[in-house]
Amino acid sequence: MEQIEVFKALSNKTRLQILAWLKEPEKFFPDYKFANEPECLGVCVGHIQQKAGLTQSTVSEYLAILQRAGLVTATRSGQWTYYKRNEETFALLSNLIASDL
Amino acid sequence: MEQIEVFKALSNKTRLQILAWLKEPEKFFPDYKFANEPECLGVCVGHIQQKAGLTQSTVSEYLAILQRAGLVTATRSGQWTYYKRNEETFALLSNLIASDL
DNA sequence: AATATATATCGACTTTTTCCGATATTCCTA
DNA sequence: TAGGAATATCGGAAAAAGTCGATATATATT
Repeated sequence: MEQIEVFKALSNKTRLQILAWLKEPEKFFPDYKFANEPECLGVCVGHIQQKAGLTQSTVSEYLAILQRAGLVTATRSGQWTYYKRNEETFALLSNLIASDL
Repeated sequence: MEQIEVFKALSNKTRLQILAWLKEPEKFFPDYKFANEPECLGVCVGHIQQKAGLTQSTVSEYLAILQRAGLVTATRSGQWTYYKRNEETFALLSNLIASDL
């Protein structure tokens, strides 16, 4: 985990918002299915984009930033890319701040 | 605590370094005294600046950023301003990431 | 193969951040 | 009260990030 990359990724309102949405997809994405099923892949870019109200390119870029920071994972399935939170990184970050930072 | 302000403050190599130095002042600042005494005020700007190898103005500004984020506190005493970590904010941030983010 | 849909990447422009030198402020001491 | 030392603030140049529209790529459908 690249500390600084993670902090930079978290230094943006929209990206924080996206992470919050992805924490409770069934709450924030009406069309979201399979939230509680193991095969759940996440939320696709289009839905996130609509909710964010920014252009497709911007949201795609933001998701790439979050992914490079390890905060989300991406799964391509058909024409869609599904993003979901990577809770492991959040846990690592929390511990890092509590003890190493 | 302003989330984004904190994350922005942590998105810089030098500032992270300063926080690390302030965690163990007796280790990183040879001239540092009173480390384990209650009246310890912190480390003054000049020492931090020397170690950082950046200009006085830049380091002063960085310390102000850390202070506004609540990550350090400043105490003026005579012509010196002493900075030290505000562990409370680190703890809050760690918890926030663990549960709310 | 042609077209449509979802996403990613590119190029450009604007805003923010980084970092500097110069100057101002504050406080100490002669 | 004048000068010196420590720190803060200001103004600017360069680099990075934010954001867009246009285009490219990948996949699905006909």
